Amino acid sequence: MNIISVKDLAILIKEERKARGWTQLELAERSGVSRDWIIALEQAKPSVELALVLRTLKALNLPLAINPASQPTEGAINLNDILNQTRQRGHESQ
Amino acid sequence: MNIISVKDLAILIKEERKARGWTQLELAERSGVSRDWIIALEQAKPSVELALVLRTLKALNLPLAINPASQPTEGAINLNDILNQTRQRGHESQ
DNA sequence: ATCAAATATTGACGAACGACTACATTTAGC
DNA sequence: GCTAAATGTAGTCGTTCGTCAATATTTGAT
Repeated sequence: MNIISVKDLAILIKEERKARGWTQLELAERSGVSRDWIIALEQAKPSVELALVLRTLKALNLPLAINPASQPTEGAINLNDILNQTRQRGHESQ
Repeated sequence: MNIISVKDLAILIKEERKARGWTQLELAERSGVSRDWIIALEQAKPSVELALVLRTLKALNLPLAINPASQPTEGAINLNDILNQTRQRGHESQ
């Protein structure tokens, strides 16, 4: 599942917690955070600390992954990168 | 790539930013955060706000994903879940 | 080596965090 | 319905966030 908003994350975590039959308190203790914080997270509070989120995902055995979009076939030429780099400041024209 | 620590995330973001030839200021503006915050993120500060992280990933076109470990074949019986639910409190044997 | 850009550090400040306590509300079994 | 557990809300408190401004320090091209 792709996580584009905090709400996505919140829903996923809540579902996984329930799937395991855990209460919020149980998840909180397993994650090493307060029950308040779990509530905030499941309510999609945008400002939750990243490290605590990672701890919670770990407690739930939910692996977080990122696929670097530009995985450009080892050694391939990436036109975008080159353009960006020359554009960056007036290396040539301008 | 799997993200298990804030440091993983920090490294990935820094690399992607450089791959695009962006400065910290450039990434900050595109993400709608301060340059200070980008610095903190790239230095793996554990307490960065989740929402800002998501914004930054979006600016970099880095999609975040989670695969619910237990993807139990639609309709299948998950013994672990059942056990957890009965264990949860003394429904039967205490 | 020089010079400018990029990156990092520091201090100040208002705002908000996360933990805790206590209380209210909702949910689920009997 | 009744009851207890689970979930949510409100208030307080110490701490730290994220932003800004100013100042090092590092990096990279010439």
